[in-house]
Amino acid sequence: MKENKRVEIINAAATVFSRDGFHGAKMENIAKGANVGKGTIYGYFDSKEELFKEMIRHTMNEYKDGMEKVLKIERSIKEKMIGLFKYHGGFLNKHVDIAKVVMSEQEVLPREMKKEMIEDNIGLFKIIEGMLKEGIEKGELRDDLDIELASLCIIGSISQFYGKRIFFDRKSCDDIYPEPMVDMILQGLK
Amino acid sequence: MKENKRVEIINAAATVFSRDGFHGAKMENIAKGANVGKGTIYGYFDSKEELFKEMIRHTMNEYKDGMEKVLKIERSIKEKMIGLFKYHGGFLNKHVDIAKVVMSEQEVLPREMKKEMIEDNIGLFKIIEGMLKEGIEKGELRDDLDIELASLCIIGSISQFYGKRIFFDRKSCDDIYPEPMVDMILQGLK
Amino acid sequence: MKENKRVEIINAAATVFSRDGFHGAKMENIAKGANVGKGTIYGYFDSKEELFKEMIRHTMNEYKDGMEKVLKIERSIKEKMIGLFKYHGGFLNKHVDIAKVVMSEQEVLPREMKKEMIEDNIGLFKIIEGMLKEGIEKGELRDDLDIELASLCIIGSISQFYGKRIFFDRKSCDDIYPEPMVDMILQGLK
Amino acid sequence: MKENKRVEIINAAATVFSRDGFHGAKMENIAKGANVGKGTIYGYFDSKEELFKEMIRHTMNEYKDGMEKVLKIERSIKEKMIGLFKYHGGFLNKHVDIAKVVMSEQEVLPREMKKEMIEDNIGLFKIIEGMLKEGIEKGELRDDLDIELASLCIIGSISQFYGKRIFFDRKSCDDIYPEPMVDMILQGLK
DNA sequence: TATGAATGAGGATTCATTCAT
DNA sequence: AATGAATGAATCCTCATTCAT
Repeated sequence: MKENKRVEIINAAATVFSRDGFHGAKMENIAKGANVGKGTIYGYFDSKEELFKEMIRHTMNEYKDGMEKVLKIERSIKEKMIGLFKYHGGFLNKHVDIAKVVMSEQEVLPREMKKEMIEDNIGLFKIIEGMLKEGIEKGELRDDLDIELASLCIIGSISQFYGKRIFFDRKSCDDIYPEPMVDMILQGLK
Repeated sequence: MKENKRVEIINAAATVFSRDGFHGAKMENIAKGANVGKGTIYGYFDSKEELFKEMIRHTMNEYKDGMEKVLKIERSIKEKMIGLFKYHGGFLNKHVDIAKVVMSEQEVLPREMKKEMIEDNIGLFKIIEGMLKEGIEKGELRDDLDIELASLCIIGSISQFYGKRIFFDRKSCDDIYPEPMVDMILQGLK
Repeated sequence: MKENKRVEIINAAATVFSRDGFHGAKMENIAKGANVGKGTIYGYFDSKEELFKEMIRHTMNEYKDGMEKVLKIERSIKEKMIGLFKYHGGFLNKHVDIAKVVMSEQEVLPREMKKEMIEDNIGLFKIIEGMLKEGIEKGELRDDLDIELASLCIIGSISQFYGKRIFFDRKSCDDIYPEPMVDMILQGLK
Repeated sequence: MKENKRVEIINAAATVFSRDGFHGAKMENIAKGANVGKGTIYGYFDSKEELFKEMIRHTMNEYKDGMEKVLKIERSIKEKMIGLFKYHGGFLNKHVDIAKVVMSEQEVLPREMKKEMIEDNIGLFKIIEGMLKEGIEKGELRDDLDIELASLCIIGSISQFYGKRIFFDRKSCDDIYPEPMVDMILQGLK
């Protein structure tokens, strides 16, 4: 049991699950995508459901880890937000398929899977809230800012912005410039 | 064939589809929920897929129509935005189940269904863009505002805000006060 | 309950049953074909199966009655056989659809229906055997002729001959000349 | 996937299809008859329809191949015809069930299946016509014989003769003596 | 008497999972 | 460890039959 084969299965699973949905996805197709036999999958994962969960965890971890790295770099809050937008876009591009499931809380899943995912999602909130706190401390953001609301606004805007650009305008991730959106959020509509 | 039975089936479908997902939903359960026989559904809808599409259309129309009504009332832009947030929250509350599928582009569906849904979604964008234009004309919003970006920010913020409050904080729709969020969007983070 | 509506249902049934088979036939289509509501059929027939049986009886009676009439006319055995062939062809043409089921013992049916049909079929045998007996008495046929075998040969030949001409050569019933076939049977192959 | 299991499925299919008809046959029963799971059938055949077609093909090929072998043996035309009758009877006995469907053009089937079956049927005609031609060349049959008509007469007579003996008189295949029938066909009725 | 909306038993087919190789 | 043939539970959909109008 090489770890490497495990990852290949997870990647194939991501492609198939996001294309066909949980119930619509067939183990056979995942096996083909990973170049293994159907039975082999069961050497690494107990069931389809378990495989699905592992795929989500795997991808969300990748997302969070990357996001954290992006925010670690010393920069102004505006630069951080642009980095955050770009990272999100790049990730969306790389995992268009998974992202559709992972990025949203609206997905359609066995109830029990939900809780875990929501908790993971909180991880992302925490990261962004951290960034905002730092911004306030540095005086880059007004100090009466409601950090929770700001996080929600940022996450919502990112999702809609990149969702529209990639899925509707069909733009490549490299042709999307988030700076104006970031400016607008920072300045407000008035 | 009464129209009324058609609607009952759609409502039952909404509950079941959103709880179990498209593939996970069982026609039997939808039938039970609508208090009709399995076969009856097929007198009104050609297939599970068709029923799903009709449910989406039905709900999105209800959403758009209501939203339009809310924005028609003469008020300041801030009041309109609060109305819009509240309407969204109320709708989410009433149709928690459907909303999860309708409000998001992440659902898992036969490809062809997508286009139609995206186009419907644009309807909502247009409505909100209309509101923003009016706000600029009235001088309530700055005139260099990028209307498209602002719409995306508003829609994204609404989704995240009410999603968090309802699904995560488990608040009732009546206990959610969107005013601070609206203020923040209008003023910006700086 | 007019007798006339009963017959229309039987005729529609004949068309649909023979086109789609017993199990493949849908009561709905039979109703449409007879220009009545689905429920109406059950005013005349107890069940699909009963309707099928009645259709068979109806058609076989028509066949036998017509055949008897043809053979009653005073003529030579050869003329009678030609008449018999032509009548069969005409009937096949008029009821192509039913004939496929009625004329053959190979049809696929609930076992219990079989017996009755076989017995009806014997009716046809009896008629033809009667004709042959008469032919022997009149000296038109050799008196050591095995009447049963001859009947089988005649019935088999008719079926194959018209089946081939109508279904395979796609000839119209009026363009089929059975005289050579009759001659061949009478003279033998040697 | 052993070829042997394929054949067992075909045999079970033959039994069930001919007993219950195409639409009446249940895959479950075929599976039981072949001692396999329902799903297994679909590993070998795409659908019920495909299975049906394959069963027909399989059986018709067996029939034609056997018939050809019988006629290859050097003998008089009368002996050949007796052989042909006996072979037909033996086959009918062995495959009573399938034969009912295969031997007749009256079965109830998706239109497209028909063409192929008719074409296969022609194969049998060709074989018998070949036998007749040879008989004429050898002077065993009169040289003005219409080969097509004679073929039709022979095939029709065989079908009726064995059909009557086996299905109606309930005789075993070994107790049926076709010689008198052959003689009658050769000598004619007069 | 006629209708057709409603019903639900029934059956073809799919696919997660197992297990002999 | 890896495979994929075999399995049968599960589910969509059909259609004979009923019954309120």
